[in-house]
Amino acid sequence: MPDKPSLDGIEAKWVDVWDESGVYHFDRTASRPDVYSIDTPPPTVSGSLHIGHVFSYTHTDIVARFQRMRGKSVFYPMGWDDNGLPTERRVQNYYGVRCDPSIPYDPAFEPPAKPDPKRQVPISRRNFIELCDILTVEDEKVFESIWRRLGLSVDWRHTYATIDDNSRAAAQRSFLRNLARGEAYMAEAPTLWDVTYRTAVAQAELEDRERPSAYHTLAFHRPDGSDVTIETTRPELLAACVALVAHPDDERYQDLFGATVRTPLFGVEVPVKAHRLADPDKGSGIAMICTFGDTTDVTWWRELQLATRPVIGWDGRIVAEPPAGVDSAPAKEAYAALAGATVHTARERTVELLRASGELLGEPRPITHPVKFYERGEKPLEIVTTRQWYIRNGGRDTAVRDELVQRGRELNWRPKHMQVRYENWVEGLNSDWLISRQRFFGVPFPVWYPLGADGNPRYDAPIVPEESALPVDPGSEAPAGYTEEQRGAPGGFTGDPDVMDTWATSSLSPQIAGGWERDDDLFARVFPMDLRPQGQDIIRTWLFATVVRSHFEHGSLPWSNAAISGWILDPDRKKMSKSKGNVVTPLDLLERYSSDAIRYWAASGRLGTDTALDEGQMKVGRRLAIKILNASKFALSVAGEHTGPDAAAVTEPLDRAMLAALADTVEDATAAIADYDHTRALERVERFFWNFCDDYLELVKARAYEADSARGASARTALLIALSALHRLFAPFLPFTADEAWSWWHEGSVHGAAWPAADELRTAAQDGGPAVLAATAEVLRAVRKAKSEAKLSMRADIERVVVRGKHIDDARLAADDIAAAGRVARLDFDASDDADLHVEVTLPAAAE
RNA sequence: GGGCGUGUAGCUCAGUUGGUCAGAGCACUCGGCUUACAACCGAGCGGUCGGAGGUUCGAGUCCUCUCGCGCCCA
Repeated sequence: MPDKPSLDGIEAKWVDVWDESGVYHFDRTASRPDVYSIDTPPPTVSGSLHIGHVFSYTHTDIVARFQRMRGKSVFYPMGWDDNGLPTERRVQNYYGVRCDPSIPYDPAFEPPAKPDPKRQVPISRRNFIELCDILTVEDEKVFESIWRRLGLSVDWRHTYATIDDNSRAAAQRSFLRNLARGEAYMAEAPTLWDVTYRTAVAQAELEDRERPSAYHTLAFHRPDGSDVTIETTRPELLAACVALVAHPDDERYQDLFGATVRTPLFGVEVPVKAHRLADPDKGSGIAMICTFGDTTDVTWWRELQLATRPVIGWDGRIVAEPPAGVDSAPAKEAYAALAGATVHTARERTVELLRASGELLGEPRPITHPVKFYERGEKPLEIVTTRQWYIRNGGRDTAVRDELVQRGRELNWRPKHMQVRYENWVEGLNSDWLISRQRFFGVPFPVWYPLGADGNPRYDAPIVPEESALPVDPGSEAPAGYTEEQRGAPGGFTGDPDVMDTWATSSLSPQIAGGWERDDDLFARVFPMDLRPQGQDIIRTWLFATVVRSHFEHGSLPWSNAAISGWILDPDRKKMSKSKGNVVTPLDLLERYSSDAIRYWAASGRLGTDTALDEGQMKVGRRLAIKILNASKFALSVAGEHTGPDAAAVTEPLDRAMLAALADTVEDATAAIADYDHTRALERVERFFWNFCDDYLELVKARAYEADSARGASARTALLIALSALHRLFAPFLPFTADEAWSWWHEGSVHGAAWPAADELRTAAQDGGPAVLAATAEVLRAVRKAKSEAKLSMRADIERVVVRGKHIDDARLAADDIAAAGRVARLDFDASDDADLHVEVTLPAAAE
């Protein structure tokens, strides 16, 4: 026990001790009922770790430590999400390279010595992936060291990365099973498309952003030579127009339904259709349908069975060849002016052409409206018809949707209201889950296609590998029955060029971490898991996708509880995010206040509730940690360091009262933390502890020094019993401080000790109730107040104190302790007064 | 526009089924070097619980409307 307890260096010391002792190791001999398993969120290692991570991961660690002390074998793995676009972007910027799949592999490649992100060196796909692998390993080391310093009680023998062999095999295996059962399918269909990254994106990755635009009024021509006018924000898609549409009840257009009109500039004959989604109040009430301007166009195109005239290519530019129907010489001339242009330029040129032809009525009228973006993208999404892989998710199938809604209802949500967000999302789905991405650093689809004699792929007859061969890379491995020489040759094969969306892998995190189809014994002990902790922003993605995969593969939920953390707001209550530039990195705070202080702040934020970054709370946490060390040192120096005090020695009513109050605290805290209310648990423990220090320790100080009396032994024993429980109660919240203080008088870690039992404390308290302590503390407070108002030292002697009232008996039981703590010469009790409790203090004459 | 959450002391937040629930900490003021802790201790100041109605013997608490803020969806 040090002379001067301190938090300095406490993290480094205990991180090493815990690592060597293996106190956080999962005991895989435990059977499922004795296991508590956690589906830890794999952080995106290519991003920086910020204080929000520390916040939510601390919540999970509190639960893990509590369950461990409660006797569970805790399965607490850590994953790294390194698969996907964020890593590609980081590698591009870090090394100054970009992936060009057409370039052959260069085994001797060295990244540029002076990377220039603006002049990226094109490299082969394999070289690019090698760089991704190198950099993610480095990033993961940084994350791990911060997690250890924060005190996460992760079992570091159980880690995974979403791009490692096990993850790729699991993602491919699950996909093949989805495919075999008909839950995964390929389709060529209009797809939301990011033109910058040149990849398809899923509904869950969309976000609306307000963008300036303009309404353009265009004249279409009726057969009789008169005009019908429509309004559009996308005149550049005029060549892609396939119909006009108005609401079936709209009186203005009844005579046009079934007729055709000619488009401006291109003179294409298009039908006029009726559809309920046309809004009569918007513009002229009649709109042009293009293939494709937005998702409503897709709905119309599908339901009205319209022609297809695509004009936007994968690169976001107008394609070279005009679509079918743009046949006349003037039409081709107009189209040629647009071909190859970006959407932006094509719009300007179209407006010029329309103005020249007189088919633009009036001037464009500027507006602001929401436009769909890929959440990581910088340009508006286009809709391009492409061949993609999908997994059913209820978006086009009400039976599946109902099942998934039902799964959401089976889950124990903390807080409860988060379930609504899940349900709203599932019920609002309008398409299946698009999982293929035209990118590089991801899990490849384990699929090849035979090539016909004409060299074209037979998409209807995909070749799949045996599960035992996984993971496979169809881009470098040949399917069974073929040789590598047959790649790309007529009669040979070709590998599917796409990779899976990151969520298609991370949605299998319980299976990956739990050893699904790799370690059946482990999997049986941990799955379905107990807890999924995560942020509220990814309910629609990670949480939902994980439910979908488990529902199809296992017919069950992947976990029984979901703990949803809130946001971290900056001190001005703005959401912390990279784009706002108000992100705070944790290392500086961890160093300034100590890890336990940061954990204290995090623990004071409830699940699902946004919490402000509050250094004041960190200071409070630091103060609490230091106080625990000092109080422990004092109690142990007075009481001796006996780890197994004899509860029968607690004979004094005040001591029994304190233990009874502690038993209540344990009961409350246990119930709260078991119900994922760590905030309440901490508050209870903390409140007891401060009262313990301010009142009880002061009251028994003198008595505890009495070496040979039963009264002294009672105090010393009670101190040790309370201290032991307090160290254990604080252990989940302040693991460094708790283990430090615990180590002064115990072998082994507090984190391997049993969670305190209220029953044992009640047994020690015997007939005692908390009232004696409460009444005693009240008298002491009155004495202190009198001294304070007289501007006296707390050590000043008091001549006389009279305690009056009906309820003096409780306080009278600790009369000697009150007199000693208050330095009261004469302490009298008078039961004649009707008040509950009333204290009269007579100060020493010198002070009057 | 729809959904969810949230407004309590200058700040950060507790306030379980309506009945000592108007609280805690920080900040501030005053006092105290007290043998665990001055990085400490003691005391004090401070709010018509966002607003307006309603139910009730009684409303931060329940209902309705309304205002502010945050997030999600359209």
